[in-house]
Amino acid sequence: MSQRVRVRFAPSPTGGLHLGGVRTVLYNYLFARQHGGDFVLRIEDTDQTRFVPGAEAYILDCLKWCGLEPDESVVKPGAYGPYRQSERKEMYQQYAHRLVEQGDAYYAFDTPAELEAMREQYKTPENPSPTYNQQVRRHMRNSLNMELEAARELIAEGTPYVVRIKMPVDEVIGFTDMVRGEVNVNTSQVDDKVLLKADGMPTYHLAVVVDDYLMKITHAFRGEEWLSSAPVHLMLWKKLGWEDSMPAWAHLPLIMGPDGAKLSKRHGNKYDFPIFAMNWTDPLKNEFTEGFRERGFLPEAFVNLLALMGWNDGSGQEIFTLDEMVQRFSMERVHSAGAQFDFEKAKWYNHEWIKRSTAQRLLPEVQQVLAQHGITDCNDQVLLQVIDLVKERCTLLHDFYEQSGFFFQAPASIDTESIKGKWNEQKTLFFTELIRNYELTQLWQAADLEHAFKEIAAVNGLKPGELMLPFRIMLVGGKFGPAVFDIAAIIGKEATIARIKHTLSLL
RNA sequence: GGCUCGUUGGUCAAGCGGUUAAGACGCCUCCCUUUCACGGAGGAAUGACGGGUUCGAUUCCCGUACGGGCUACCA
Repeated sequence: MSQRVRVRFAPSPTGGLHLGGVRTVLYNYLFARQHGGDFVLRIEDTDQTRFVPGAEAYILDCLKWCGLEPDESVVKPGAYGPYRQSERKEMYQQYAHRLVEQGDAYYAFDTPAELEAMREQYKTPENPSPTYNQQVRRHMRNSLNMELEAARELIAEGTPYVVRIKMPVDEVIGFTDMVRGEVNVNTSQVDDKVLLKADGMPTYHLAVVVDDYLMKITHAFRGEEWLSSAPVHLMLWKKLGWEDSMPAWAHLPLIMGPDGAKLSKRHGNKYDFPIFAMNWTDPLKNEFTEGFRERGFLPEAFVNLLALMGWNDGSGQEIFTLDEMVQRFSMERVHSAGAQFDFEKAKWYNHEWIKRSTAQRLLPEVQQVLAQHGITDCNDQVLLQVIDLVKERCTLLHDFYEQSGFFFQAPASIDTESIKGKWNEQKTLFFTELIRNYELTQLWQAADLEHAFKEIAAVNGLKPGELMLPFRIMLVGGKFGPAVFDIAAIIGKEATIARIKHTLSLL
């Protein structure tokens, strides 16, 4: 009996979507596509105090930009909705109470102050962060230490309460992780996590189990930061009697910053490179964070480089299209060790993708970059030619401005310093003559322009070599760009001559 | 501190008991190029440490060290 593969990405809408999140989405997506399954997006918004307006829509937009759109989500409901946990609130409660009935969970009435006091009381140098565990629970205000009826009475009176899982004493609970193999933990090491909060909302622990069950999730991928709470989830699957439908777990290695620490959405501006997929402005803190898209990355490159952080197909190939990745991806080849993010390598991926992309593919992005600099009226056919001429020199999309702006606009500044030193009257004469020649040129083509250029140089006893750089600087403003006669050919007679004259006037 | 995961060049990494320990990024040198790139050829640079197991360990096991994660009525 093989059931339909269903995977899910379950972000909390509390801020930007960072590298690690996108990679988790990607692995989910690749796995689902590869197995002809479903990829669902579930919004984990059970913490109402952390709700950030716009974050949900932002996440959806990021997935769209990356080309990793879910099969089921809040905007594309399937048969397992709702897809927002806050709208599933009631579903969780019955399971929490059922666990209490069974004796696998209990009501706890401890106030935040009391919990704080408990932590103070048990805190020692050897145990700096005490938990609500098997020893401690015997001394707290909970239904374990009173008659269940008394507890029900308190609840009836309106006393705030939470439901906590009652972790069994000294049992070994384990599972086979798809990336890590056997993982076993003694239940005595695990504390009694809150399942249902005082506001009636479930915590992640309860919600993830209930929803994965109800949504028929078969494979659960998440970051390694969840590994230590896996025993709680396992216990829940077991106590709820759903063990047979428990998904296969895969705890993915973390992506870390150059400092070796886990990337956090709280540190969106910690490094000198973006960590979010797209620009994000926190409406509450009014805090802006740059994204990869706006930094000038192609989504193909972004997704490609993320896939290779923790996975490779063993062949040495590093550039993959999404389709290729769907073909080649396998969980067996996912690493267990975390990886430090290297922005230099990320840029290399983008450069590779720009070089390999057709001008047609690049056209919209390049148009946008140029438009940002006020260049809006360029002919598509010309621009396509230009893109092919300069794309190998563009690492980020913004480089297209510097590398191709001069095709459409006279350079704002001319690097005369680089030619002044070796300038002389002879060269002025040469360019004056070149202007005269070009003015009479009918067929404005690169090869002809070059031929005439060299001929005039020879007649004047000058080496073309000492003339080419000045000519280039006249046309583009600096020492860069594609073959100089190709540039002249594209910008046309009028602009070529005007730029020569302009620079001559500066010397 | 406890629990847990991890450890091959600066970074990403291949390898799955016998190899001159791949490849890529970055760095350096040279070639190509009368610019900048692209491309090409080289170079420096690696299995944390200590014990086992074995004829033989980067590879298997155990310790130690180091690093990450978790340790909330956050996810």
